[in-house]
Amino acid sequence: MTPNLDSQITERLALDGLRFTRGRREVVEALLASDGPMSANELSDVLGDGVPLSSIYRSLAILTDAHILTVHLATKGLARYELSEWLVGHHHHLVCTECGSVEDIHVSASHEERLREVVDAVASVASFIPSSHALEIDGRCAQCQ
Amino acid sequence: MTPNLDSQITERLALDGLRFTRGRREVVEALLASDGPMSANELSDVLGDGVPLSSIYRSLAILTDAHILTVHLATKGLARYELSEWLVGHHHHLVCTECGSVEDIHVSASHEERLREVVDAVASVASFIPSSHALEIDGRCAQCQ
DNA sequence: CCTATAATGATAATGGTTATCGTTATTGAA
DNA sequence: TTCAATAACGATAACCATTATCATTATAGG
Repeated sequence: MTPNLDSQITERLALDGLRFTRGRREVVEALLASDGPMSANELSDVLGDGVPLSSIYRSLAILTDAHILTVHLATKGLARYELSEWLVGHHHHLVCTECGSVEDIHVSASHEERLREVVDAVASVASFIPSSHALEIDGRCAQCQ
Repeated sequence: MTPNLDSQITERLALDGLRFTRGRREVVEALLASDGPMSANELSDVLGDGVPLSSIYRSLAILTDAHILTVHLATKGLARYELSEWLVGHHHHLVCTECGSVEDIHVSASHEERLREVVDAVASVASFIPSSHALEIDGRCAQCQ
C-alpha cells in the first residue's frame, strides 16, 4: 500500500476516533490487491486464520461506515466490498451472469462525460439528487465464453 | 393486467410446463402496479394473508427462472423483483441511499444510444459479451431531501 | 373418471451477517 | 511511568431473509 493511501485512510478513520489497526490494514491490502470486490468469505480465504471471520465482518462494517469501503451487491445473499472511489478512482462493473464474478472497469473521459450528462438529465427530472452513479453491465466474462 | 401481457407470460411459462396460477398472477399484478422493484416482504404486505410468504418466495424463484421477473439487489440482504425488460421495456434505477427505495426511470432514445455506445466500447476491451446493462444512480430521492 | 404431475402451504433448515460479551490493546492524562 | 477510559478483538450465539422439505390439494390430459 502506498504511504499516501495509508495516511489518507488513517486520517479518515481518525475523524471518527477510529484506528487503522493490523486487521483493518490486512483487509484493505487484500482488497487493493484484488481486481474486483470481495466478500467476507473470499477475504477470509486470502487472509487465513490470522484474521478471524468475525473480525473481518466487523472491519468491513466499520470501514464502510467510514466511507473507506463501498459495498457492492451483485450476487444474491452476498455482499462484496471494495475501496471507495475517492481512494481509487471512479469505475464501473462488468458482472458475469455465469460465474458471478465482478470486474472493475474504467471508461475514457469522453465516455464518462456522456454518462454524467445522462445521469444529470435523468436525475433532475425525478427531483433526485445524485451522489454517485455506476454503469453495471451484465453478460459473460472472458473466462465463461 | 393487459390481455396481451397475460398471454405473453402464460405462453412463456408453458414453455417450461408451468402454469400461470392465481398466486403467481397476484405477484405479477402487484409488481405491475408498483413503480419499482419489490421484496418478498413488501409483496406480502400488499397481498395480505391470501398469499402465504412461502408461496411468494417460490413464485418469485419460478418466475425469475422463467425470465419473467428480474432480481434487483440494491439493498443489503434484500432481494427485490420486477417484471423483466422484454415485458415492460428497458429502464434504469434511482437508488435512495437514505431510505433504500428504488425507482424505475426511463431515458430518452438519444441518451440510451449514448449509453449503448459506452457499454459496447467498454465491453469489447474486456472481451466481455454484454447481455444487458443498467445505469444505477445513487443519491437522495425527492422524499428524503 | 383416473392418473400423473404441478402447485400449494405450513414448517424446518440453511447460511450470510450481526450482536453480545468478556478480554486485550492502545491512547491520553496525571 | 502509571492509571483510567475507550477502542479493538475473538469466540460464540442470535438474527433474519431465503430455501428446502413434505404432505396435501388442484389441474390437465388420456
